[in-house]
Amino acid sequence: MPDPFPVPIGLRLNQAARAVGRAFDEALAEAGGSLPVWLILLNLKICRPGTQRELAEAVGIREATLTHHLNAMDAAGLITRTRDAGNRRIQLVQLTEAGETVFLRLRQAAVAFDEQLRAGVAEAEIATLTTLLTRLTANVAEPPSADSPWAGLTGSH
Amino acid sequence: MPDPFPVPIGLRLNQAARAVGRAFDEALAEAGGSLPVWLILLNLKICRPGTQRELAEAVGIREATLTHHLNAMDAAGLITRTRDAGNRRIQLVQLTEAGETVFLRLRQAAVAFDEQLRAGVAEAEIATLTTLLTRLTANVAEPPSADSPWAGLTGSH
DNA sequence: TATTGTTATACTCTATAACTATA
DNA sequence: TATAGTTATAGAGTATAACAATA
Repeated sequence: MPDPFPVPIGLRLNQAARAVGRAFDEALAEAGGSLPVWLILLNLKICRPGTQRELAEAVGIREATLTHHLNAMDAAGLITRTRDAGNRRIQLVQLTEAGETVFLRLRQAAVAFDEQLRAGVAEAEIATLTTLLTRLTANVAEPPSADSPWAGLTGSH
Repeated sequence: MPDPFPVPIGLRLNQAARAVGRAFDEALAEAGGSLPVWLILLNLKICRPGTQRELAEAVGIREATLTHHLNAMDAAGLITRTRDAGNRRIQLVQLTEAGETVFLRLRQAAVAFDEQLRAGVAEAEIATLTTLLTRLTANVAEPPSADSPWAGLTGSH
């Protein structure tokens, strides 16, 4: 007699992502960070976004939400915001020394976590997984406007 | 020149899960529900848990968090809580007619969503994905105590 | 008027700690 | 004392709407 309620793949994905995400959160917290902070630092290093709008899009959150996090990061001494002389509407977000330090620490935590995560999983399997995730995402995603390599953090919560 | 920052599989998983989860949230919201409500209804139907503690474990949340949701579901007329005559500490949670209706509607939404999600993905590929997700989860999960088929909703948010 | 960003406010989900009632 | 559940409180992350400043 077949299972009348096979676990839907979406729910299975949700379970896995929550378990993995929770573990990642803990790893980042131990390193003194959080997922949003890590993604913001990462995008600052990689994309060098010109505006906060670009940064928010890259991270996958709203501008107001980004301001929220930047305020905290500013208070923590991780970033500075200075007006662009050429266009005073623009805030130039830059890492402080402390921000660089935290970035390196979080990167180390992220790398270590990823090693643990993929332990015993072959490169080809990771590639397969990536492909499948991309296909599933495409199936339910609205018209993808995200061109940032790191886009995708959108969540509701 | 190789990418100095290949997207870690954990982050890729997180992206996919957020995108898919967000879409699922929207689908459930359109059907008048939410993920926690759906999981609670589902577990009530499937596991027939004897206590709220069991239900909370099955859903993957704390008892107090469950009470929070049950209060809302009670106020919305989806469930009733009645004391067990044999052991008056125990609350028997039961679906009302309205609760049954919402359950059916959410199930329909969930099934439709899953069909959309796996469109064009072969059964074997889904199986592969499930296996890989399980392996990744096992790599970073703390000693799994969850024996419920639906366990895993834990999240931090 | 349009753009950039902030402030104010609030929602959802979650958690811990302290409590009541029952056993 | 232990168990079942609730209440009180709080925190993280997110969002929308209204706003100020600049262009």
